[in-house]
Amino acid sequence: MYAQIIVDVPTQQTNHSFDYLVPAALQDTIQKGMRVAVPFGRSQRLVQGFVVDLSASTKFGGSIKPIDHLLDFEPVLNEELLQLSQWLAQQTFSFWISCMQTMLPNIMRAKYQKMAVALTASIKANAFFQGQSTKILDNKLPLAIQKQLITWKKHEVIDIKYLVKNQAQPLKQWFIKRKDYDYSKLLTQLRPQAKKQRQLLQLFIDQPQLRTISLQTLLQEKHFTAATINAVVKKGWLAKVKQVIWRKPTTVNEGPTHALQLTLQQQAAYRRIIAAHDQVILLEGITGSGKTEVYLQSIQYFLAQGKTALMLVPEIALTPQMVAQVRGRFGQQVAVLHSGLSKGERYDEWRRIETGQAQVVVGARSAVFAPLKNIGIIIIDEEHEVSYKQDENPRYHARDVALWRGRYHHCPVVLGSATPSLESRARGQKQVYQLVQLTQRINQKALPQVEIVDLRQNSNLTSQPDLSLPLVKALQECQQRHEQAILLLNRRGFASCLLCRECGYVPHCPNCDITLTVHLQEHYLMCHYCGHKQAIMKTCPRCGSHKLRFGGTGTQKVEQQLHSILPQARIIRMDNDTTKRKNGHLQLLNQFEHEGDILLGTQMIAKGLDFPNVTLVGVINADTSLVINDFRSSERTFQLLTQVSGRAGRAQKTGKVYIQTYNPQHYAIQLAAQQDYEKFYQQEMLFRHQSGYPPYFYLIKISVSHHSQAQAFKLAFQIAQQIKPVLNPPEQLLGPTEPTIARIKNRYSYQIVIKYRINPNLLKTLHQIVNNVQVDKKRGFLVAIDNEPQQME
DNA sequence: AGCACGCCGACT
DNA sequence: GTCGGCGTGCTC
Repeated sequence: MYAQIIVDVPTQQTNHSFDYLVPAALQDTIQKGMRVAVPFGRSQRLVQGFVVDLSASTKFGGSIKPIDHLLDFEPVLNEELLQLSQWLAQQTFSFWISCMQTMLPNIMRAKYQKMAVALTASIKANAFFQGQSTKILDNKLPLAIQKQLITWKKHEVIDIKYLVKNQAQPLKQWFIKRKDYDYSKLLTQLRPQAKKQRQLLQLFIDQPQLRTISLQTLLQEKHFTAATINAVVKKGWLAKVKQVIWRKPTTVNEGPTHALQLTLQQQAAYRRIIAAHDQVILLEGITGSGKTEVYLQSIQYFLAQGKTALMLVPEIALTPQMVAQVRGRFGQQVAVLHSGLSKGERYDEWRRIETGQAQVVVGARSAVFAPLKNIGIIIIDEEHEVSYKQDENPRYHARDVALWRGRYHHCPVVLGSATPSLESRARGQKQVYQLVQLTQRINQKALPQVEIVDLRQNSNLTSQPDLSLPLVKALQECQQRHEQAILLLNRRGFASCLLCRECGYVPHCPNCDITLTVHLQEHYLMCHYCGHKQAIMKTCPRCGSHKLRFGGTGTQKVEQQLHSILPQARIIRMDNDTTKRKNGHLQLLNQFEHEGDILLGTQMIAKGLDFPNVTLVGVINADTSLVINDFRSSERTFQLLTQVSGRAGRAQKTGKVYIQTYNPQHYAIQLAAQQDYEKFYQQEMLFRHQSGYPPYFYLIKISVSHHSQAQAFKLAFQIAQQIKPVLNPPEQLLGPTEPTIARIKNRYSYQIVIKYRINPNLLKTLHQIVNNVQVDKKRGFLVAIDNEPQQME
């Protein structure tokens, strides 16, 4: 028996299966989808691998090594996920092994260890071994030691051993277990002084149904001592056993919630979802239209059919309130996968799904790979969110993976959004997807009034550069009414920098072509691309002037302005700095809800927050996302503005929104103010059609980088030349062009963008290019292929 | 990735 | 002549 194995060596040359002999002892246990440890290479080095197939014969002519050992008792990738991993590798131009690894909890990635084993007593006595017979070798041994080891190996006085460490271990704890005794009779056998032992037995007498109790509970809550417990165990009356426990991520435990009465529109949507079979449904519902309730009841329907459900939400929307809502409805059946979990917790949640204990999965991007069987429905909330696309290899889009899984399980996929991506909305138009709209808010409440503030008009200006007169007035009134406000700082591609007022000097990062960001509190300048830090200078290094001031707009700077204009206001600032700490996000939101007046933050405050007392929303700078060199900049701006506007006045109070802009006539801003998605869609489609962008064309972006700018250009140019002949007009290739930030971490890059329709030859050529990447890598190049890129810059 | 093989320059 | 520098190529 042979096994076809993909080894954990992510290179082009090893991106295929290797045949291994299955030892007789493993033949009835081994299965496809299991992890194994196999010797790989000339030495006896062991690596992790995945069994992707089993066969009775092999075509390989050379000598075949046997599998060393299994790392799993059960397959970790079932048939579906194996197929998915293969498709994913093809789709994202990545290695198969990388795809399999990303689909599993991180903890399942093997850790490798190398050990030296002393074979003679004299070597063992050597200072290096310190009397031990084995010594762990870490990667960075001094050169002299490395040489010594090689010599020893040559003389066969030591051996090198390789270990594949499986980090994924269920957590086990000690439990005290009842045995088959009549404990009341045993009491008489105890010495009268043995009070504590008597109490311990009494515990089992009082609760006849108590089988086991954790040692920890006995020690900490029941205040027994280890000595007491051991004494009874020693008598043989109770057993001490080690049992697997589930790491339980702490959650707010709200009571169960019940299904709400659906409005007529919601009912219609619900009916179409449950009748959709294997179709994709685009659920376009304005903020407050009650999409979540439709999701929950749809999930309920499929659970009742004995099926499972997968629901994806953007990471930032995965708030405790949201989780509590789902947990409240489905209780213990729910598994939650988000970035706040520890490795162990994530692994346990994964196992709860894998073993079928959890039938509902709620999670961010990577939860799309949850090992659910028999999926009845897949839901992607806020389907337009960029965070569904992974921005490192494999560059997959969770929406595409979900659609694949929907086809596999013949189940409906629901894409929900108030502002669908143009791609999805166009498919809805062409009836590739079923378009279902929710046009009414559940409480029939009017949408907030939106006012566009033209920053070009002097009459709107105040002493503070980032706060206009209408917004300041509104903030003051809001405070007088004891209501709350949210201020959004649109910071995409924008940050605060230092500026010399004399000569205009702006400090740049020495490694990247970008200005350094000012961090006022910590008093340094930092590059957000490579992490370079330096102190804030007191004088301008170019002209020696002392007149250095902050340019641009940062949350800290706006906070200062707010303080000087509204000294009484309690401001909660939420950005990357203040949310770094674990649960920092949550703490700040709590603080705002109970003791804050103004919540000031970046994108992260725009999503899913629901504070009944917020009646004012201000957008400090609507333009920054508009001026980015990206064909999706209007779409992004529209989505952000619509979303943040929806935060105003959701309960009994009507909301007011102020959008500050230098482009008051821009359609994205105008239509966001009117909350008119349909018109925006029409207008934007026109633009996409004229300029040949999605959804009219598919897109692929290739980036080439090198320490030498000329070299980077040369290879990018070569690749472009290679691709051009396989394109059929109107397909086209743009570039190579220099991206907005031409140099990052001292590497220059160029990019090529390909607009294509259906073109198998192109895909073939791209796979050929991938094959050559290995060679290019050795010459110092990095080549990245991004299928359907979400960020163009 | 990580290791062996192999081909060149500066040493006992 | 040999030790060791790293460029090249292979791993069932």
